[in-house]
Order: sequence, then C-alpha cells, then structure tokens
Amino acid sequence: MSSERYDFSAIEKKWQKRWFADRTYEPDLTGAEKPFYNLMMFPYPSAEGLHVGNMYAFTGADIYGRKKRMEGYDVFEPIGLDGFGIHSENYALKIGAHPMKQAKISETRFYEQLSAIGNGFAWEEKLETYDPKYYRWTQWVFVQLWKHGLAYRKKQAVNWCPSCKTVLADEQVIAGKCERCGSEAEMKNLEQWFFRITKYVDRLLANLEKIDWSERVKIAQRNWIGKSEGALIKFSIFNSPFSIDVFTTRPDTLYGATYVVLAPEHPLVATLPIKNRAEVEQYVKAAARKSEADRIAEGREKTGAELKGVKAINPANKEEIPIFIADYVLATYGTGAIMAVPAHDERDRDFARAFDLPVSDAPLVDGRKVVKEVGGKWETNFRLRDWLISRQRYWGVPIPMIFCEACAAAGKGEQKGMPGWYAVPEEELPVELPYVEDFRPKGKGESPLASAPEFYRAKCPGCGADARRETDVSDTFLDSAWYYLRYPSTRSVRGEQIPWDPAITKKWFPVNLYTGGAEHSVLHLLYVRFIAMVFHDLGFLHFEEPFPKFRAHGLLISEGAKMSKSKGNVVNPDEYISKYGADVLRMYLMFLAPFEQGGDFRDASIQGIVRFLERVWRIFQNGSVGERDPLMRTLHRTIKKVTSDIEAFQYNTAISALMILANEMETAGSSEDVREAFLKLLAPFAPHLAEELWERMGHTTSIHREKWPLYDEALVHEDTFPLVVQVNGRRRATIEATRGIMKHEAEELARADEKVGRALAEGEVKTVVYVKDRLINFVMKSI
RNA sequence: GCCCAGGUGGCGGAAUGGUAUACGCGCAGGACUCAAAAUCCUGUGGCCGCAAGGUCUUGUGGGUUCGAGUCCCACCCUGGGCACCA
Repeated sequence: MSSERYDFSAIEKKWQKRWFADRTYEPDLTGAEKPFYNLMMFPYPSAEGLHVGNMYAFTGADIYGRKKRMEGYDVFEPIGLDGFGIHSENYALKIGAHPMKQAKISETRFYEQLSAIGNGFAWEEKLETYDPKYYRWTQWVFVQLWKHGLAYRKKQAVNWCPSCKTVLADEQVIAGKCERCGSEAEMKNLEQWFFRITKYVDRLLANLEKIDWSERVKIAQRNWIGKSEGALIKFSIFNSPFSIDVFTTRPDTLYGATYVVLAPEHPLVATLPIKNRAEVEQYVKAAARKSEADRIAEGREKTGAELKGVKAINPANKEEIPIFIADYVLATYGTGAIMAVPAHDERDRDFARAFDLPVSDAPLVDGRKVVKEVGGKWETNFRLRDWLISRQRYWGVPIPMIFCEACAAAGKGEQKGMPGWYAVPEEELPVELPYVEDFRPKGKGESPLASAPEFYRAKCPGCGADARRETDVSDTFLDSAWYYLRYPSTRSVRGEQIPWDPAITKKWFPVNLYTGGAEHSVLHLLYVRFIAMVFHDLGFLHFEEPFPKFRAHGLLISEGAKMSKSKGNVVNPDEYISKYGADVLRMYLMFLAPFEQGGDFRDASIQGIVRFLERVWRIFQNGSVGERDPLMRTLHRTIKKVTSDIEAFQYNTAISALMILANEMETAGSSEDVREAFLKLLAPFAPHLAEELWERMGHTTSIHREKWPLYDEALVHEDTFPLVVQVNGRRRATIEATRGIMKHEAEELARADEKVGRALAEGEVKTVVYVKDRLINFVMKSI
C-alpha cells in the first residue's frame, strides 16, 4: 500500500498546464459535428478580483458542459471580460488609477484567477470589450441600428446619477437609486441617444412563452415590459376646441370619473386657457425639481393643482368635471392623462381626499359597450421605454456619430428627422477611445471627451465641412448585448472583416445553454434579446432568440447576507484554492445547496469535501479487487442519478450519490470497471483529481474526452425490496421481499409477520392497498 | 400593495402522493497513538420506557386520501423582484 499524499496543488497546476498545451477544451469551430455552445455571463473586472460568487456560477455551468463533452458534444465554453464601462471606471476612480492602465492590470489578475478554477474554457477565443478589435464591432452594431431607424436622439426627462455624473437607462435605476453606486437618481431634461427597443415589445413579450428559462426571470421580464390593455377615451373641454385623451384599463368605471388629471409635463398645460396660470406654473416647476426618490420619500402624499377656468366633460354622463395636474400621473405612460375614479382607484381616492373632491357612487357598467358609446378605442400600453444609450463618461465605446452644423442648417442628414447627424463610415471604425489624462466625469451633461478637441474634431461624412464627433460613450450593456456572437468568430480569418462569420454562426447558434445571475433579468437579458431580434430582422442571424435555454444560478451569500465590501463578508476564492485546491472548492460550492437556489458559504462544512476527495485518493492508492464486483448495482444506480441530476442542475444530490458510491468502494473494494466509471462521474466536479487518477490507472488520453458512462436499467434495482407493511396507514413491519411479487403474495408475507398479525387481530380488514415493490396497507373496518 | 421563491433535526440540506430527516457538517462514545492531529468504528429529531417497543414530529389551522413534507383552502413568517404604469 502506497502512502503518497494527495498533493492537490501540484496536481492542479500540472493538469491546467497540460490541458492548455493539449488544447483539451478547444473545439473545432469550423468542423465540429455536434456543437454545444456552453455560455456563461462574462464577469466585469471592477473589483479586487474574482468573487467566490463568480466561481460558483462558472463552476455550475462548467460541470454541465463537461458532462456534455463526455457525451460526445463539441463543447465550446468561452470566457472574456466585460471591462468597459462605469463599473470598471468607478473602480479605477476609487483606487486613483487610470482606467486604461488599470484594465491591463485587472485583466492579468482575472485571467490568472479564471485559470485557477479548473473550468474547461476555450482560452484561444477570449475577448475583452475594451479591445479596439472588439469595440470596432460594437460601434458597427450602433451604426446598423442607426441606419435602420432604431437609434435616435431626443430631448426628454431622463434619469441622472449625480454621483456617477451620467444619465442612466430606466433599467439601471433600482427603486429610485443608481444601479452602480446607490445614489438617488434625479430627473434631467437632456438630449440623448436612444435605441427603439419598444418597437420589439410585442415579440419580447410573446417569445417568452417559447423559451426555456428559469421561470423567475421570465416573470421579471414580463413585469418589466408591463403590458396592459385598455381604452383610449376622449374627454372634451367645455366651451373649447381642446380635448384630453386618457388611457384607462377600467372603462367600466367611466360613470364614476369625477375629475381628470394631467401629468405636470403634459403639453396641454401650456395651451389651455387657465385662469390661475402662476399657481399652475409654480407646481409644474416644483414637480420638475423632484427626483423619483423625493417622491417616494414624501410617502406618496398626493399633491397637485387645479386648472381653474377649464372643465372637462365626462363623455358618459356629460357632466362637467374639474381638471388637475398632479405628479402622480406620469407623462411617459399612456397619454400622460387619466380619468380619476376615486370610488375604484386607491390613488385617485387619496387625491380626492386631499382636495376634498366628491366621490361618485355610480355603478359599474359594461366596459365594452361604454367604450363603443363614447367613441373610445381599445389600446395596449407597455411600461417598457426606449433604451437610453448615451453615457457622459470616459471609459466606454465612443458613439460613432458625427454632427455637422452646416448640414443641420440646410436640413440635410442621413436619417429623417435627425438633420446634421451622420454615422462614422464603417470603414473608418473603430473610433478609438483616446488616452485622456483627466478622464473624470465632469457633471455638466458632457463626457470628458468633450474637452478633447483632437478627438471630437472631424469632417462631415455628408458635406466634408468641419464637424464634431459625438463625445458621449455608449452604455456598457451594449458591449454585452452582442459579445456571445463574437466569441466563435474571434479567430476566424473573416473575423477581421465582419463581426461574426456566417458559417461559424450558423453552426454554433443559438447558444445551447446560457448561465448567469438573475440580477440581469431586466438588464442584460432584455437588451441581448432585443439586439438579436434586430439582427435577425436585418438578415444577419438565423434565430431571433439567442438563448433558448437559460438558467439563473442562485445567489451565494455569506453570514446570512449578500456579499458586499461594506459588510466585509466578501469571500475571496484564492485563499480557499491555495488552502484546499480548486477541486475541493468547486465541489464544496456545488454541494451546499441546489445550484439554482444558491446558499450560504460557511467554511465549517468544507471539511466534508476535503475528507471525500482524500478518501477517493486513498481508494485509488490501494489495489482494485479484480473481476467479481459487489458494487455493480450501486454503480448503475449512481450513474443514473448523477446523469439526471446534472441535467437538472441538482449538483448537490449528484455529489451525495458519488459519496455513497465512494463509501462502498472503500469498504467493499472495487474492480477496475467500477473505478473507471466512478472517475468519469467525478470528472465534471473534480476535473483535476479525476484526470490524475485516470492517468495513474494507465490511461494516456484525457478523461474529459472519454465517453460518459451509461447505466443498465436492469441493474439499477436490487432483486429484493423492503416491503413496508402498514395497518391503517401506520407502519407495523418491514419485510424483505422479492421484486415483482403479486398482491396476494405480499399479503401472505405480511400476514405471516407476528406484529402485523397482532394488529390485524384487533379488527376486520376492509380493504388492502398494495403498491407494487413498495408497500401494503391493511385498512380496518373499525375506523 | 402586487408578483415570485421558500419555511423539514443543533446546522447546510434529501425525499415519482407510499419507511420523513438521504448525503454532509457538528456533537458524543470507542479504536489506533506516549500524546495530539489525521483516519476508522458506533451512536445522534422530541417524549415515555431497563428493554422490546410505543408515541409525537416537516411554520399555523382546516380539508381531500387507505396514506400528505408533497395536493386543495385560509393564515403567519422569511428572502427576492416590481412599485403612483391608470
């Protein structure tokens, strides 16, 4: 018996090096016969390094991919860095570094860490979003949207983060706060670039029914899209040519509408002949100053102002009713005006109470009929708004647009309604982000690039006159909205001339499995679907849903709370990898709870996995027992369980099954066959150890390219089963019985049991329920 | 307020409507050791009992069923998401 120690550190380093040199995880991108694209959300290297939560996510995805590879698929598991954008820039600001230099440092660090976790990454196809070779195509994506009328510029009230000093998309404002830094977002009226995601709203919603995604993520997208069906009803204004269109989902309450409310920003406010103009304008101004957060902080007490001198007419009962403006009505939803029904709507009731308005007790009517009677029109509204792309920051993809004063004055331009604006010609891409010493956000609604004349000076692509480049950069979520399309084409010869190679794309898409965090439900996962639909419609992609199967992993918490630096409970994987090894950490993370559930990281129980892998090591140090094998049935049961558990992302129970098998191998001994099969089952979870023991068994090729074991259904069960005998549903005995016995045989066996006999003697048997190969239940008459 | 997910031993968790508590952690006792660590063995939900055994137990209360952690109804609690969207 050898007593060689399990030197995980040497073993893991050895195999990581060998796999890389042997290109073990590099599929043949052009010739693969059974492509399987196993994609995981790439990390943003914003902080000190990889988070144990990243490792949790990557390991879970990798296990699935490793099994697929062993099932004969050509698995492609790429990795990269989402290193452009506010998160990386904020980190650079915090540590006083320049983001362009810091990116290189973070890159080295992240790639080192990502190498150490033992995933089957296809390193040759890695990409970084801040690489001009990559963002050249991000700009190209922008240009395509522009050319097809899906990118436009518009002045409107937008979210502004006073700390990040930039505008934000609606999706990046969480409960009134900036998604990145947590500052309260303000509203500002600014001219910005938008993507017309709302054009795709119907498909974004309808396709959710067709894709296999974690249900909670689908629900989040549905809520965010916020479809509601209702009616558009016209309220004319007494003695006036004007009228107000309102949107309501409850036309059946029309008789109870006792006043009308406009959003403070509603255009009619300026037009109507209002008597108390000064008072109204004061309210409009006050409302404009308020941030979302302010409004929430006020406890939603209703404020507003009556528009004196005008009255609206309820089209149902022809009554004259007052008109108000109030900030509880949003300018950006519906028509920016509502009919108020204080009897049926809580918000209207609150407002009516604050302003002492009468509440009507008019009964409900048939909504369909009343809409017809008053000449209303059925309409569907969505809460989803267009995607705000501009950011007044430095560290991002420059928006590839040029504005020409001369053309604007002459009304010339590339797109209707956008005089003076031209896309940078595609052959001139990328518009490279220049190194700028003072990259800090300025807070004046302009990017730092607006202070760099050598950057913004350009010639107009239309007329050749001196013109000015757009100086804002694009939202980071644009970088990640198409990255998955680039991976397989990064090394393609044609990848120099086109963003994604059509032949390779046809072969590898759509992505077979996408794994990532649920926190991106309405951010990344919505944008990426939108961009895919656009390129599908433009004929560049053969699919419109990029990820037919998506699984959200659970959240890994620590000490009962979400890991965060301020709480000081962030777990760094490095120390665990150096102390226990990547295989132990991988298995520990996967063992603590179901993958889709997440769990609490406690190092106390990591010892169980340490013991397990050391036991496995020990088993393989001892010789095998030869041909006759007592473990065949346990083995086949384990193969079945591990196979189906991996498919269902239930890695915790798969590991438990492996433990049971290993325990039996240690006590009963195991043959070569059992050992080989065991190592294969272990390989996705502990790839280094499995590979090492595989080699020591005399194999010269990688276990990760071996065939996944198959089970024999006939061997999954024992010949006997424990027959549970119940009397009135209470267990009285357990008898070893032959599988497949008939009811009368089981009954005979059961009656022969002394305790059962005693229980049956107490009454008369009414019925006997027999569940094959499981239990028999005597139901007594007395009950 | 609305929408999800969940509530099971001291802890993480396991259970196609069919032996609740698999697997692991922890704990207790034992073996090995001069000793410790490591390892191995045994035990480990509560209550009653010397024991055999009995009995109760999956957030609470009802229901369906021969049989409910699992299905139905009501409620309580925790975590997450959305939130003045008409």
